[in-house]
Amino acid sequence: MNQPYNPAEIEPAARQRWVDEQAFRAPDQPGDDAFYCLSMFPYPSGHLHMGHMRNYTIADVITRHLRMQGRAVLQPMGWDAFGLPAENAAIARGVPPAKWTRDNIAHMRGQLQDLGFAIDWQRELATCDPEYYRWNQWLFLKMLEAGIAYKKTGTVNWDPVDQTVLANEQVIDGRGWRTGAEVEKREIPMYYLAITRYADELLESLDGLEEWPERVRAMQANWIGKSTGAEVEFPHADGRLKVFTTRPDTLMGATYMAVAPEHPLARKAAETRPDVAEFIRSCATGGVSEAEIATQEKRGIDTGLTATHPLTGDELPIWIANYVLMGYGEGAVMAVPAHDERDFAFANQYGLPIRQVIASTEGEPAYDDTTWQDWYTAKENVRLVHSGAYDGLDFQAGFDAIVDALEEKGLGRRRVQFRLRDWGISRQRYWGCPIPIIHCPSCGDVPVPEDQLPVVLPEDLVPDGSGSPLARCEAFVACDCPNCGRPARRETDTMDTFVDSSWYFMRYPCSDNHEAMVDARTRAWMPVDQYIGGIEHAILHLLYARFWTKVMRDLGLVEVDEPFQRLLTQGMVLAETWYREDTNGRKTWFNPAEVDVERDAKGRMVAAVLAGDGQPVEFGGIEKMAKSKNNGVDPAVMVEQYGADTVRLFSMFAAPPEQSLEWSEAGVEGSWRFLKRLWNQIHAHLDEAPPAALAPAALDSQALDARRKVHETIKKVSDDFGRRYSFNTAIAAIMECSNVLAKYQPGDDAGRAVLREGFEALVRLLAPVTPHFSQALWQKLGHQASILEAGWPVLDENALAQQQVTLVVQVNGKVRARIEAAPDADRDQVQALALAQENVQRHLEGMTVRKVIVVPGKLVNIVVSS
RNA sequence: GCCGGGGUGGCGGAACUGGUAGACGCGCCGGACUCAAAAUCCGGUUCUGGCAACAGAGUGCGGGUUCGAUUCCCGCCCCCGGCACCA
Repeated sequence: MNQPYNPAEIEPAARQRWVDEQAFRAPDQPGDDAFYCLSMFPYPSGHLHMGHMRNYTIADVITRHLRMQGRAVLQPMGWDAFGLPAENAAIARGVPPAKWTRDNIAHMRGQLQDLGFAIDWQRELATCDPEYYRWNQWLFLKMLEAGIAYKKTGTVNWDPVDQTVLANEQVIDGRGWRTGAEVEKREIPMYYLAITRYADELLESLDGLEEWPERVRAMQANWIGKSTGAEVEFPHADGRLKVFTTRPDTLMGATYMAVAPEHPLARKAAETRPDVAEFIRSCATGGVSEAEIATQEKRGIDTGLTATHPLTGDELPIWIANYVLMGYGEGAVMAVPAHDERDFAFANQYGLPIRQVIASTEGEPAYDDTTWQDWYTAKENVRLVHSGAYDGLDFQAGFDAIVDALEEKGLGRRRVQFRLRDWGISRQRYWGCPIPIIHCPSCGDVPVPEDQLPVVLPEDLVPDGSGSPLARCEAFVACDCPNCGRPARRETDTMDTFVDSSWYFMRYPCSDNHEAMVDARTRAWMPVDQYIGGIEHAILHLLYARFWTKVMRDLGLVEVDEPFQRLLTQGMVLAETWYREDTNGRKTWFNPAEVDVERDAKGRMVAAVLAGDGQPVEFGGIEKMAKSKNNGVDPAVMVEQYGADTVRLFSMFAAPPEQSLEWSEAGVEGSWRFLKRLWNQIHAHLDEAPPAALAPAALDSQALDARRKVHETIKKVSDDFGRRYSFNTAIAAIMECSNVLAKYQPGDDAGRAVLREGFEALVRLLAPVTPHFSQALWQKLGHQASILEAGWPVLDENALAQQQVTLVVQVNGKVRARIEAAPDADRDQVQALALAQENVQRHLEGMTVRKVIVVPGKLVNIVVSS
């Protein structure tokens, strides 16, 4: 009779049923109500981690909720299979990256399947398959034709010992991760994609992405960084030094020029000045990342060269400064130390003149050239001073007058500048998509003809950390020039893995098409209705995917302007960290699963010991799950122990999807207990006499209360799943309803009909989160069809009606009483009732009532004073 | 350094449009069942004072707007994400 809840039995059975029924196959030609639900595909690192589990559970809840409403949903899965970790694994274990990657994919696919996700596995793809990456190559060639792809030099991190280019991640405190050698900046030729051509559109269409989080749109807008200003030319001995500035109004305050160490004028100065050459060399150490450059100590050197101020004719010294970036604007700035914080610090450090040219009109403290104040950069409530003919003008008038004067002399003009830079896609790495170019001694760089695609990456190489294994692979490199037929060399750089992930979502609908990159199915399914993934991708991946989509649109391959209609950025998964410190200060980290915590009578943590030896361990805070802190919890282990439904339930219940989630095994047990309780509750109900048909008119007040709770829950959960994506509160509401039904003890068939209605609703409301559990119970409740076909519970508005509502009575904003009233009671009635309350009267003694605020159905606030 | 986000009981979180702060869960305390333990069930649980009724305080810190602020505004502190070669 009383069958215990046993996920090990019901979960495989439910999954088998869905597989047999091909329940998750999405149609090739979707109808109008079809929905494309996409998760960011995983990098096949070896094991599914909690972040993946959380991501795909969120997507699965959305998918299954819509499926139950009868909509066709495409939920695909694939593998972001190229990348650095495979090469690192190869270095560590001597296994070819291809084998390591494909083994990982096989393992992780099984793990995903054990979680019961409603994925259409027929559409699976991996970016390391030639059938996928040939289309990277094909589109790259189209971009070359269109002039969107081009070649120029770029700066990389160079490890002088390993003779290899390092990723920013591989530069630790300015040194190579394996060799410890001081990293150098090096200029090498690379291929670029002209994303800046789309800068304006990428910025402007952000406004249309109304269902994206505001913060992601803000980050992207700032990243693109459109600024309006002017370019100004400063004549010098050999030409003109061009700069971009957003503050041409401060031109009269420019006291020196600063150029990047890589600027041509810097190189020229170095020819005759060994100290300048040495300074430039010293700037070439350290990594290329912006964070590193922005936080390094500001240093500079005078080149001895000068440039002429375009309006005053003054000679300004040209300095080289390490805070000027060659990659932004012109690689040179006009320094106005009085009104730019970095120039101010630099000028004070090197004793350069500071000339105030804007003054506050709003009573700010007086200008002081030794102390920086924020108003020095203000555009409002300021006027120009010490600027000759321009004195007294405000920001806009000064801007216009000065730029007009420059234009007249041909030494400047208005201009828009973007912070966004073109996308360098060349990587000096093995495990990536080969760039389809052949270098011919006579013809130069020749694109691989379309009929010779794909350029297949050899899969049997094992990198050792130095140089590029591809460059050493003669079988790959040696080829004939497609142009002249003479011996030539293949390009050995591969593409940035962001290329692979910029369009994979367009390939799922047509992953079996060997003739074309995308087809009518892609055009029918795009755009993605819902995209879900980590907030860490808020800028780069999402921006590149948007760009790539626009390029494909302009090449006539797709019709959409934007790839992702709605975006949900999930938070990270965190866990406690525990450690012991040895006498040398070295920390050993212990997994939270091995630690026992002791608590005091109030439940506060007082001590913790390692279960293995009973000796104390220290608490290291709550941090992102990571190998380095040994605080990762393996979802597979949790699934093994509690079943997929419990793990899914906990991860959706413990935090809202956009926030970080603290993993807690005690919390997982809470979810497990809830499922067990509901399971037993429903079985107890099934053991009783069968219910009568539901007859709302004949119910007593207890039955009406129970039924109202059921329908309030249907309303809340539908809204939380469908509109708010607030899964944690939906689950809380289901738990509340289950608690209410547990207390309701019907004495008759009519009451049991309310219970039956309630349980059938709860099982279906829970189905998106705990599909196996709901599938099993739905069958036990007597239904043949799959839970996916069960339909979403329907709200009965009549069941929500209430006789009485509780209102709060406040005196001066403090709650002093509660009153019951009919929901439609009028103001005067409610006010009279409120004033009559004993505790309210006590607080009115000796006071005068000034005002009474009545918020219908909610509260009464009586404002008094003495 | 720059850009973005967050901070509410012992803990995770709730409060959706300015209207009862702490739903739901964890932990903890007490009780039932048991020879005992586990499991399960019942009750309590923001803090301070009080037997209680109740009173006072309270949403990172300091100010402001409002009858009323976790919610809006100004200034600060701390933590987290991104910074173009990790994905």
